[in-house]
Amino acid sequence: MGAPKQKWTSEEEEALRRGVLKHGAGKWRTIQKDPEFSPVLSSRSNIDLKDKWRNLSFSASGLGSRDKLRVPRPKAPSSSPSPSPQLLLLSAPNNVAEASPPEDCEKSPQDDKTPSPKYSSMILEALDELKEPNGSEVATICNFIEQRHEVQPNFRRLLCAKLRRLIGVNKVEKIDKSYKLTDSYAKRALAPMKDPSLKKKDSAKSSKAAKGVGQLSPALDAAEAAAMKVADAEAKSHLANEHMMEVERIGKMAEETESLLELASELYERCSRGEALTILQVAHREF
DNA sequence: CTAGGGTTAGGC
DNA sequence: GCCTAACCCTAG
Repeated sequence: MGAPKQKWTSEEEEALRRGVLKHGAGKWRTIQKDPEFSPVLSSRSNIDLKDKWRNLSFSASGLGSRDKLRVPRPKAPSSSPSPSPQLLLLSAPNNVAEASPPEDCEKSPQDDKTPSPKYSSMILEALDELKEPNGSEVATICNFIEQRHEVQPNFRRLLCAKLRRLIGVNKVEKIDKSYKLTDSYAKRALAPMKDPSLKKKDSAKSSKAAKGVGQLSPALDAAEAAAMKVADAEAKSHLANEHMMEVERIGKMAEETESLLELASELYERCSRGEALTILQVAHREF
């Protein structure tokens, strides 16, 4: 037990960033062997680099809360070594994502639902609604939650950690690769019509099938049906509303993307003309 | 060799 | 108690 955890030094982190800029993300072995970085990264394996980069990328978008400055992954690095990007080196040893320019501050914080880390309840809700007898896979749960809530890009990973926690407290059980609510927790939490232990007079809505069908007066029956329809309509309108908001949100994203594209073109043009720009100028649009 | 899921230690 | 960062394992 000599080295329980080896925290990354800023030099190592820096070398990694530069390595990624130079070789591209995914070329971990190459970066690790590059004579430029190998002295610094000698104690790190290529896997370490990968893991660290994963953390860096995620936390950059998660904690920044502003637009993420994720380093773009070069999709086709082989043929087209783009001329200018070196000028944008975000490798300054000091903070990079720290510069908070007075730009749009009211765009992204579109808290639709629950941006707060109440992931546990979201997961429980998902498992509850999915009701898959054999459990739900992580991907399924992830999709489900993403549809109802805004989640951060690293949500999937958080989800795994979270699921483990829930297993630890016996709220969730793992079946092969899938997860589901434990029986005990499901009963306690949703105490629905199927639970025999509590025979409370269920609300009019759900008791239809379970209760004696022949007993109720036709009027009550009709009222019941009407109530259900109202509830249904309400649910649908709620859904529609949600979709509207989603559309709106996507629209805003498109807007942002467009302006970013504009910015990029501008930068590219300037840089190809030989103008040198500092990251600070870029951040403040002073160019 | 890389990507991604999973595990665990440490910090708040 | 929860979250994150570092570490581990394995499929492709």
